[in-house]
Amino acid sequence: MPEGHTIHRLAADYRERFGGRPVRASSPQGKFADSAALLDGTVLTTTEAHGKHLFLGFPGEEWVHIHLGLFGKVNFGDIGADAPAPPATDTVRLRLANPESYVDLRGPTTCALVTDAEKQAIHERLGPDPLRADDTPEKAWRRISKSRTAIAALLMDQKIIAGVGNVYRAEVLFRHGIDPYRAGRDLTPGEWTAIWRDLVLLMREGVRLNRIDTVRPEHTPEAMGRPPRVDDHGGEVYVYRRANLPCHVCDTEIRTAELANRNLFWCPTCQAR
DNA sequence: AAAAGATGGTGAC
DNA sequence: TCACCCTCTTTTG
Repeated sequence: MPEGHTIHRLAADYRERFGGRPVRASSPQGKFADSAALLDGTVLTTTEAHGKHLFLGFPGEEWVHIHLGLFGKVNFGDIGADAPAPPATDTVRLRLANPESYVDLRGPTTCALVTDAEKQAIHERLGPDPLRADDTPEKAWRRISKSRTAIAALLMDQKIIAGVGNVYRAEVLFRHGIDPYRAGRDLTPGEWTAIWRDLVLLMREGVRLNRIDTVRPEHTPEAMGRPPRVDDHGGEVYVYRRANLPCHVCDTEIRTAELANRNLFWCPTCQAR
């Protein structure tokens, strides 16, 4: 679930359901209980996302800083006159509720009350985010263009670019025909600009649909005259988790390898050196 | 029933 | 580079 598009979508959904009015806050699991008690009954004033970090704003410049990590999940639900919120299970770190909605947060890496200064420090250590309107590719390029590290690793480094995860990095490299092991400094400025612009489009679409779709119209099964396919994570992708399956474009077997403890996927033909 | 794996990140060596 | 944290689903035996 959680790459940057998920977090930006969550920011919008939290704001829409809970923004501008008092919320009930609780932590059935207990780890956030003291902070939830402080927030209970106060107004959720705003929400914000930067990369994979979510911030829920409360009065007094206090923020709930949430990072889902690999396993974190958020579940929204409706409350009706004859349909109360279901009892929270004991893994719910934070439940917010008002008369119409509830939302449960489970398994986050981070759920902590932070000051505005602490929030600023988090922004400062993150790179530009393709989903933040004021962010630009130049700041990332300054580091990428000097780095001997593989572009596939740089794309996952949140200090360099924020919000890209294992799916988007594999897919955007495929879409641009770039070998994942090419050093950052061997990319051309034009290649980097194209990657950034593509990430902006792909991730915006990810926010809108709440899933990752990366296959171009000309490569859909219908366009290629092949049987329909469904990837098991909901979206349509070229290479992510398709190890040893034929490339949608050229039929070469998709390769996989471990890179910095994560699974990398690519097509050795479409992404030749 | 148990194990493995997952769209992430940190801190210790 | 490795151990570890958090939860849930899927795969394996």
